Amino acid sequence: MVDENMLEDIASEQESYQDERIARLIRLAARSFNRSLQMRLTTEGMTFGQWIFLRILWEHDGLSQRALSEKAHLTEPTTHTALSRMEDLGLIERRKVGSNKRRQHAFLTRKGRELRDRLEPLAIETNDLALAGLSNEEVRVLRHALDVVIRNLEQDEVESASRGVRVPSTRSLQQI
Amino acid sequence: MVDENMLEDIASEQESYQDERIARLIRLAARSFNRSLQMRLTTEGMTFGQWIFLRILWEHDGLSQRALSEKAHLTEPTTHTALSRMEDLGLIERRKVGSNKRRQHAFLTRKGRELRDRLEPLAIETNDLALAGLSNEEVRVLRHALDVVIRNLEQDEVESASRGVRVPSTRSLQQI
DNA sequence: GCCCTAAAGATAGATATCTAAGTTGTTGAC
DNA sequence: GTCAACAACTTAGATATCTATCTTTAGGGC
Repeated sequence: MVDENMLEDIASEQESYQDERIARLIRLAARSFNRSLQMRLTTEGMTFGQWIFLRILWEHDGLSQRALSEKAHLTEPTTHTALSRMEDLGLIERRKVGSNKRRQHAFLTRKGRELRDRLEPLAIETNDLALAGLSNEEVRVLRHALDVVIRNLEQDEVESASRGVRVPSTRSLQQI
Repeated sequence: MVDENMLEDIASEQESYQDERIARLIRLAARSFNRSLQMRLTTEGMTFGQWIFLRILWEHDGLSQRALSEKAHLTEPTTHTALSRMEDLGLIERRKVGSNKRRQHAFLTRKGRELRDRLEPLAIETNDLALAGLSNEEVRVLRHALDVVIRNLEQDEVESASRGVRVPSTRSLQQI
């Protein structure tokens, strides 16, 4: 029946990724990275969400939940749930430090610290694999372009927030 | 108290995005894109997940669920839930076409079709905004590099799947 | 010193995505 | 023609992320 075959043909069209808009390309690349790394992390019993914070804590042990959120570029509820799970699993401990009774700081346990040797190579492997076939110059431009894109979009977010309904910040008050 | 201040200093360190690994940069860029576009879609009452499929259907109305999954690079359960929701909202209709009683094809309703004029400019706006300040040559290299990265990682997935526990495909049988 | 606002965190509920496993329909080997 | 294997879809349940809202603590203006 002609109908069906036509519909199939459209679907199997070979498309060049390069014709896609940048947003889609970046989204695809991010998903591919996630899947590739997650596959590897899963074999070590680690989830992606926890990995994000482990990685930061390996470099900066003892950060507050807010500071971790900023470093990871994630919201606090996200950080909160991940840290709770990590505490349950014995990867970190949460403690208040000094006189400030609001801040919860996260400290790696021995177990959390020791995971580094097994997990970090997986990330490096994925990274190297992804860049195979690109010249140093191309990678340099890629980094630079991504950096610009991120800054542009963060700027957009800040401006929209100050204009918009949400986030009754000091900035929006100044505009009145 | 020295302890607390030290911890804060570490957190507020100004970091250059360019020092990050590519995987992180791409993930950040994708999240920024998503937030930026979602902000805009929300003002029109649209969600990101539905947008993905609407966009494809505007170009290729009547695709099957599987074909849509492939085009969107998403799994079938993801597609299924999005399409169900879209059907409830009256944006699409699902029908079986011809003699094949398994395939569900998705067809835009008038309502779904008419959204295009309002939504598409939002995506273009985000895209243009993100690329501000980059030269044509830089954008060209960005596209190319992303294309390579995606292909590399897809290749990795295929190989891992054929090696690994999951996906008992024909490929893995050939290797035995 | 008291009170209001802001900061830090916690909780609830929504969306987008995945893997695993079940159902139903199709097809090819014999 | 029957049956096993595969294809397309569905359902269930997990993870990662978000916005909105609430609680508790800290700090500043008076």
